[in-house]
Amino acid sequence: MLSERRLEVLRAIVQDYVGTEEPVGSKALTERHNLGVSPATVRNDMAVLEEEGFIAQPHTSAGRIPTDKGYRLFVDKLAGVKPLSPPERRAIQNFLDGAVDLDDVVGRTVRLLAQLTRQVAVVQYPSLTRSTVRHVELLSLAPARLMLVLITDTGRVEQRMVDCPAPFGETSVADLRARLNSQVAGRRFADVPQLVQDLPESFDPEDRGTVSTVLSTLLETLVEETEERLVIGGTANLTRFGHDFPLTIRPVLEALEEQVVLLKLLGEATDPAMTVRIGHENAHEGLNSTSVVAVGYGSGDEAVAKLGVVGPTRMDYPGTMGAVRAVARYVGQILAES
Amino acid sequence: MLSERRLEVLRAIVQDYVGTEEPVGSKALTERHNLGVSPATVRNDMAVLEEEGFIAQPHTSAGRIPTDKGYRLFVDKLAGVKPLSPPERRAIQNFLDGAVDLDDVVGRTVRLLAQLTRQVAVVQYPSLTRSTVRHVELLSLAPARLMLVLITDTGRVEQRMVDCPAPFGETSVADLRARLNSQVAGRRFADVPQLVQDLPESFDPEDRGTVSTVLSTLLETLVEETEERLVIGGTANLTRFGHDFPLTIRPVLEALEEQVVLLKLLGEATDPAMTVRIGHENAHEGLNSTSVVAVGYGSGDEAVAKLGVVGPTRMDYPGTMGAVRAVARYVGQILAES
DNA sequence: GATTGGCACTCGGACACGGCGAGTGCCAGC
DNA sequence: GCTGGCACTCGCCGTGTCCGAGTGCCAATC
Repeated sequence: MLSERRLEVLRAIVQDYVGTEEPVGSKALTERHNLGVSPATVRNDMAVLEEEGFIAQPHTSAGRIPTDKGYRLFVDKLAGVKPLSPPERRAIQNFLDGAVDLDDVVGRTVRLLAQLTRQVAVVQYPSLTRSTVRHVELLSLAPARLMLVLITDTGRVEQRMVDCPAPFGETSVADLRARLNSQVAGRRFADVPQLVQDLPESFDPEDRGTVSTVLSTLLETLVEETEERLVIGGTANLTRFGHDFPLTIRPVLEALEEQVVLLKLLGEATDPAMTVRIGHENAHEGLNSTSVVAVGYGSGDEAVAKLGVVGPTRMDYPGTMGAVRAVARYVGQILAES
Repeated sequence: MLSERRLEVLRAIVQDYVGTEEPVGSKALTERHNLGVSPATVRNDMAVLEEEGFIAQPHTSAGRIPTDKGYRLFVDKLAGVKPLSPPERRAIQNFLDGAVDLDDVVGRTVRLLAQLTRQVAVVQYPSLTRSTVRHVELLSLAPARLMLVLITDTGRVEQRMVDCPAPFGETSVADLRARLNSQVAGRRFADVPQLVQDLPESFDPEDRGTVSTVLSTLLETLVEETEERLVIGGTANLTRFGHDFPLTIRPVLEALEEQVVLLKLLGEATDPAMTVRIGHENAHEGLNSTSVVAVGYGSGDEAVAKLGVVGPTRMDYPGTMGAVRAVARYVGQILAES
């Protein structure tokens, strides 16, 4: 096990490197932190830390920089979550309070998070499966054409066209709408499949085909759109990445454009408190030099979706984690109110 | 006026520079294009072109590169719109045909355009004011709470919560819904304000307040969301911008994150055929080294929104214009079918 | 008069050299 | 176990040099 002081040295290295973006040497370390020991001692400690794989030298005769493993230890053991300052909190609240609908909430959140952390922000729309149904609406657009609209308790709305196998009268539409709502309104999306499975049988034979079509469209919507939508912002912050730009930034931008990748990324963030994935811990190789800080948010006690930021492994973890957590909480409140 | 050959020299310079991304000299020009004259003559022509402001030298003793004015002349007089190859056309059609709803159409379009042009693509959602109303739905969520849903002929759906000043009975809701639809269904959004203005008077006094509230929410939605939504993709292509990255790419990314800027950008594209804005012709200074190629698209003969790409001034104009035009046409078709 | 070949000149980019200094590892002494 | 000292390494930066692409100008040619 590493001694207390060695951990302290690692913490100092991480902090300095995050601040200066330059490899940090033993002398500079002792000057900027009062470790109570001489550079020579620090050098010995550094040699051990390097041996253990927590830090590395870019080249001989250069200072040390933390490795992914070093950051991991830092995040797990050495750093807390830095709470935001009261003005920051007020700013968040003010900024989010002005939102008029769900799109607006999500849009504002992503901008806020990007600004606060100066990194790339990712916000997932509230998931359908973990939401509850507020209302199902069925509109007859043409004799054999319906529109299905789903409204969730988080304010999310999904719509789908349904082409019916047979004309479907206005009264049948009203009937189906009423029965559907009495079955599923107020229930969780995840429970919907069971709740509606017996519905077709209670209709006239001639209408059963259409009812089944509507139901399968409904279920399809739940599956397809389950986790699908997310929004990203603050990509301009990528330009602060490093000096060696093009090579670093390219794969990151590409990864961020792939919704699938992002969804997987957030999907991997399973820790209910907060998940931090550092460098190579991310499966996608374009993101091997980035870290992801993500957390779930929700209107109640349960998470309905996730949000987070993507930034260089060399990031201010305590500050970023604080901002992400705070934003998630406020968004949860806003959703609960609406 | 410039002689025929000088125009030819300019065209050659633009083509070579776009291809190689390097200043082009007189000797290389004569080697790659059979202009039928010697380098010396080309040099004279270049001197004239520079005099007139169509080309410039980055430094003395370097080759020439086109100026914004040079590109302008190239686009206006020297270049056509390059039609896409049949395989490309087929690819577009296949790719867009799989779309299930409007979000999907727009999402696919933006990816397609980015891929095809290898630049940043911007697609605006069909505007409300230029669409027609397919249906207005009114749902009673609570005694004094309604949800208003607007559906357009382009498949776009907008929803808003309405808090009523007084409880509003189910029959009143049905009544208002029916009257609203008979008034506005099938009409253009732009005409809605007039069409509904007398509506409150035909209701019981006790309901008038609510009716007015609903109507004002409706009108508000039209105004607020009019042109608002757009989607952007292919930012990873920015990395192909130039060697001097950080400085160039930063302001562009920042500009692209501002919806307002983008909307203004597309708003300036007024030419019904196709608008090309080159370098400093763009008002936003972050985009001074980019060109924007934009065109309207629509389900019928009239444009309901715009789409386009943003790329370096040094872009393949004929190819880009061809791709943008082709995509706009196909999207128009898709919208007309749905 | 336009075009051409020739020529001197300019200047940026690539490369080699050398000094500087930060940082290291090791060791002997406390 | 900590410390100061010391020799060593090596990347960075500034300088100097060379090379060549490209230019402008001019006199000769068609």
